[in-house]
Amino acid sequence: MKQSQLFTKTRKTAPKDEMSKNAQLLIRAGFMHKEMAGVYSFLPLGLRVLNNVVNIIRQEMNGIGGQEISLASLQKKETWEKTNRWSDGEVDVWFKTKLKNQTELGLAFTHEEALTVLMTNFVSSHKDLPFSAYQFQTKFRNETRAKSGIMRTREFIMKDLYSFTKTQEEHNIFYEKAKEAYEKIFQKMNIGEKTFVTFASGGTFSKYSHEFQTICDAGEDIIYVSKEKNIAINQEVFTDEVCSDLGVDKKECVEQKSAEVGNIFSLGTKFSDAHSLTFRDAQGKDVPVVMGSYGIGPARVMGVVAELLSDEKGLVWPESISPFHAHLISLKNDEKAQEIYEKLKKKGVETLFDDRDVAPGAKFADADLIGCPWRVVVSDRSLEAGGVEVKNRKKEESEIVSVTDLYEKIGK
RNA sequence: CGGGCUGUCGUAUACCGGUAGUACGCAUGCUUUGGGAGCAUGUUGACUGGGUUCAAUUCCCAGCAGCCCGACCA
Repeated sequence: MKQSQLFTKTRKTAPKDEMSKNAQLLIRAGFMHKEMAGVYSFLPLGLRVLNNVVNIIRQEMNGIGGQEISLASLQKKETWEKTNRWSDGEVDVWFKTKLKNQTELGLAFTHEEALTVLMTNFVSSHKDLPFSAYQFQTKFRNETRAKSGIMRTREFIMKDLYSFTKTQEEHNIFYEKAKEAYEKIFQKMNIGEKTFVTFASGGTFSKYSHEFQTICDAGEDIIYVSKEKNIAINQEVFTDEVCSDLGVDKKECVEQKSAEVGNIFSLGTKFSDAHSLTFRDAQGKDVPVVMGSYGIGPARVMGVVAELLSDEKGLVWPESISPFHAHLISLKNDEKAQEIYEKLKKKGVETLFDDRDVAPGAKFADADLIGCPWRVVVSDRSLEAGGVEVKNRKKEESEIVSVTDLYEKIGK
């Protein structure tokens, strides 16, 4: 894309109503716009990153057999009453609304109920199981306090996958597969080394749930990391009993501030019991379906990446989710640059082409702020030296590469 | 939801009980082009409501909004 046609502009100064690094950088660089506290709109660059995150997750969800769907946000009261989650006393994040005829509706903050009810239409035999379904869908949560920029918002897209299995054993097998898929997802976005499978409080049907916690100062959780076991324990369950249960030495664990980037949860038959989601087993008996739920907030992950992988000049995207692979900068050599731009496009290299008539310094500063992995400068100086100047966003030094070798150098 | 802080051009800020200034941006022109260019001209502003006062953007109160801390958080 030509930068001259990009409607967003960068800003030199951070907005004064944002303290968090992720929001400051993402707004300065023109990735998103703040509508109000805890509500952000995504602009072209930001949406490209978000979509890249979504696609990585989608690939892994498909990899474990997830079938993509999209459920409605508007949900009826009766569905939630069966699991006692309609009352504001029980759930304090509700956004509720009404039809013209005064019928009450809720804007879904999660979809266990809706999907369980839906599945009663399709699950009847043991032959129908197991399977899983997932979506990327807007969730509404009336948080008492939105905070940390994009990391805790009132409206956000969530990837939520739900598994439906015949037995607890069958559930456990899927649960482990989901856990592995999650690990791959965070590795692909270059936050794998700082992300730990974290034991957290379970629920009625399992002793623990697993959170994926990324060490990050902007996070809201406190975890205790066991380097030896490569796991962590959430502060809420960090007791002697749990430590011995998991075989970790409590004294060796290191306290860290962290952000929850994902969680996986065994639901047992809580929802299938409430909504009569059963199947007929081989003996002709009706048995409740065993369920699990698995969430990731793509925008929060994007925020964590912005927090962790940025530097004083701006964002530093991993190649896997960068809005563009290359940032091509023309310094008064538009014709040659245009030629290279076309060549890169033909090769399938996603390129942001800075064809604007602005000072070189401004172009460099914008390239650093936007944070694409490869910067390619075309100028008299570079052409005299034999080609274009290539610089990786993570490195200080640059090198001259001939136009013919450019794809070799930066191609994926 | 409790506590604290803050609301000034599009953005970031300054000053002030009496004429609101600067920088960036934006517009026009000329010059300029390897780290956010220069000159000139122009452009735009006191959250809302009430109170005190001769006079309020400034002081007081309320509302609204934003941020931070805490509580809450499948």
